[in-house]
Amino acid sequence: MGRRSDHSRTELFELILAEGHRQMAEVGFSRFSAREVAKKIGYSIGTLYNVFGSLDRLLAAINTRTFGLWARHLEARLEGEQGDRIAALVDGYFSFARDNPHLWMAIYDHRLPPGMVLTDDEHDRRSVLTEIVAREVAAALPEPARAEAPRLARSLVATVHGHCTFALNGAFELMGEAAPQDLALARVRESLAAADQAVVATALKKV
Amino acid sequence: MGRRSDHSRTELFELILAEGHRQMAEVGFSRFSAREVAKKIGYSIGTLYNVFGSLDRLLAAINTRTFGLWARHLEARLEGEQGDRIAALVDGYFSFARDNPHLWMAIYDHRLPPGMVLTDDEHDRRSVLTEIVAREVAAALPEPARAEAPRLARSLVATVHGHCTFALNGAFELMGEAAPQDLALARVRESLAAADQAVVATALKKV
DNA sequence: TTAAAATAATGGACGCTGTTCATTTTATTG
DNA sequence: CAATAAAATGAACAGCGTCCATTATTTTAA
Repeated sequence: MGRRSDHSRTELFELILAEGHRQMAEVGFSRFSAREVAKKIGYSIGTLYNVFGSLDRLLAAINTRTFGLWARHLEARLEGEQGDRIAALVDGYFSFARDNPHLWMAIYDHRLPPGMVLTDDEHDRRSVLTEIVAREVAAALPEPARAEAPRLARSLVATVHGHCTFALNGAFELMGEAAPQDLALARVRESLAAADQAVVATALKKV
Repeated sequence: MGRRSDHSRTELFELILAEGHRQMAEVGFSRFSAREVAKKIGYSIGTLYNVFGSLDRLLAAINTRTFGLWARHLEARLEGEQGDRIAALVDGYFSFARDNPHLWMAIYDHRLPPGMVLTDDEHDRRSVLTEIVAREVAAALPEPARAEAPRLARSLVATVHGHCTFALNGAFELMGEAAPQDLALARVRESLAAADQAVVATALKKV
């Protein structure tokens, strides 16, 4: 088994991924170039394809990495937060997107070509984020409503995502909205309060 | 003033825009090609640039047109709806996106290059959609809360947008969610109910 | 030690993209 | 019937993703 380079296959994978991630953060999805990545790490474009197979697989790997950073960012933001963990969650969501706009947008800019699927490993690593939210939503809910937590969590992620999208793409600014994150948090609180209310109402009916 | 073609400048503008819109609907943002548009209408690529100046301006015009269709779709969906106009609104939002996924996604896929701004006319035509929502939200709110209608409307659009995005890009499916539109409607209802509650609470305090 | 096999890396070729602009074609005007 | 002004062209350029025959290198087997 011959090899020529200073880098093992695994090292090369990491080298490309790291540089790709760096460039995605810098220039964004629409200006991302696999050739440029190859140039920067001193390998030919062919090597990139030997290692990743296709541009789509490299992009998917870059986005999976972003998901990982995002999840860690959330956990860090939550750590030690004794008071308002829901507000911390929303803030963690927004602040990551604000601090890494290109990386964050690339997650939604890249769409897998028909037929291509993520590996189980990638899928698992991406779902951590949702799991964090589901955990916190469950904790914020009264015991009898906990069964609904995963579904409500999905919905609240979508809610915050919508607000975050409009905040970053300028839509809110165009509409004259100055505090998108406050709006998002207000919506989330309302939904959690509604879940509370529903539990109270059910309890009263039983009496 | 010499001219060579069968089409006036205005006709040509419309011809390109119509074919561009048709192709966007067919192949989507990532596979859209100005050259292909030119070929289809039997003009050279140069003519396209003479008329629109840049690809970005053509894309902006295509998306503005989509906004118009979307607003008309909403109004049609609302017309004659006596009962649940909020549900009709959410359904109109979702159904347009479902029926025209490429056109709908292109609105958010295309980002104006730094420095480029929409014309006032384009801006006006795009804002009709939000105005419809603001109108309906105002109508659904009790009189004392109407002042908050525009801001709440923006927020509810973002909420529904987030759910619609995840519905179309497969994120909800991946999370095991089968009824995204129901989730969106539930969130919207909760926010409207919360606004109701707030009014009642304020009234009670006064007594 | 040397030849064969296996792997790694290359980069030219292909067909596509957006963009520019000197050139050509045409219609209108004087 | 020129002269002029506008319209339309398409070659040229630089870039892109993708493919894959070729080359370089290392390992293995004889």
